[in-house]
Amino acid sequence: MDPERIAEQAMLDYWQDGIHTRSVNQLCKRLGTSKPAFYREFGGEDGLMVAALKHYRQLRLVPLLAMLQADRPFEYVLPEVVAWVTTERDTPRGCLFTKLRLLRDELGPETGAQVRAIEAELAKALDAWCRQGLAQGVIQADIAPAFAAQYIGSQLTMALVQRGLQVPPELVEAQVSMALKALRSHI
Amino acid sequence: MDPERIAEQAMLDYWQDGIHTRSVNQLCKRLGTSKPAFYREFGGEDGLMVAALKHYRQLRLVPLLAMLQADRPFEYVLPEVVAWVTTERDTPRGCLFTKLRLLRDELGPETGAQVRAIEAELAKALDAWCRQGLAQGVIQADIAPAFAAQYIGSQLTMALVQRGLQVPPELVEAQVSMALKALRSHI
DNA sequence: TTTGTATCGTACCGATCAGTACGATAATAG
DNA sequence: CTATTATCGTACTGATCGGTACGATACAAA
Repeated sequence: MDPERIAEQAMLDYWQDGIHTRSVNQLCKRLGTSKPAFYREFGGEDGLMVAALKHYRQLRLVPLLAMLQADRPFEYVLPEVVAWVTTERDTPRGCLFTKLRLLRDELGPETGAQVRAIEAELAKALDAWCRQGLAQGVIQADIAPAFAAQYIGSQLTMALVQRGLQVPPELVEAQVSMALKALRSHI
Repeated sequence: MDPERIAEQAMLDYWQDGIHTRSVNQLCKRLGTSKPAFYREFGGEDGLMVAALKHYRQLRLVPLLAMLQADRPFEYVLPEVVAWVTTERDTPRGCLFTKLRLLRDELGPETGAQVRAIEAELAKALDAWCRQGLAQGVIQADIAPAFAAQYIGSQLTMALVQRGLQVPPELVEAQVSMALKALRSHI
């Protein structure tokens, strides 16, 4: 059975193809499990999606959170974050979390809750990080911290959406960089 | 039967609830038509979606195109465009076209083609409009016109996505305004 | 009125759906 | 070894799916 392997494969499938492309029957065939085993392990598609999303969190979001929470100069972290949202290696393009976020109302209850939890987690980390940026004078002092965090979050989301639509990394990066310049102090 | 009424109702339903929430059976019931009549008129869900999207184009995109193509100062048109993407009256939030655009690979062949056609139409109009902005000195002269158009298009898309996620209009507008400042000449 | 034509929707098709009952099989205990 | 327990997947359920055959009905031409 191997639930770990299945959750990982499901993550890749959802990430690559979206969540509306396969029925439970098809999922089970593709994941190489029987339907009863699948329902015993995950309880239904909602459970599988939660497992896949948790897997994704570990794989891609935890490293991002680590970047934001590391106690390093805002100035140095910023380009790494931008690189993180525009570049992928050996994985599907874009961001599974972002894709699910845009489909809020079409998710199962557990998956929806998980998405909202991750949203809050990221928002909090972004907010704290932005306050550092302000304290370090990298972000213009007359911008409200909460707004700066919202703004950066939106721009990162846009970059991930565009990457999902196959816009080339360099173009996406150029756009994000330009958008973030609007925040910076002109010293 | 009244295909017009049906296409309009379908547009509102897709706009409001997404495209994955109703089966053909459910669609027919909701739209008040029989399945044979539905298939005679539209040929299938792909046809209905094309009809709905054409309706949307007339309702929301044609006015936007008119704004962009009117021969008025860039400076004056810009805030109107921003208002257009952040404000809706008596309609669902966000933008049906944007929602479909993000679902590229999950659309029928006709709908996919229609989405790509509208994409091209908008990109062309945005590009021409940006060249005006450059010629009028509102956009910094060292920015490539094609890039400026891409950038503005991305920011408008992001605004429409956020509106679809129920982010309040004022907040979205503030973000777009900030992002667009990055383009402007500091005279 | 009769006949031809166009449009209607009921009632059906086989396929597939999400979900499970239950017998087969494997693993563990005694 | 036998008995017990835990896990497996085959094969089924009723529901719903996308799609259509075809008889009923409305209407136009004669």
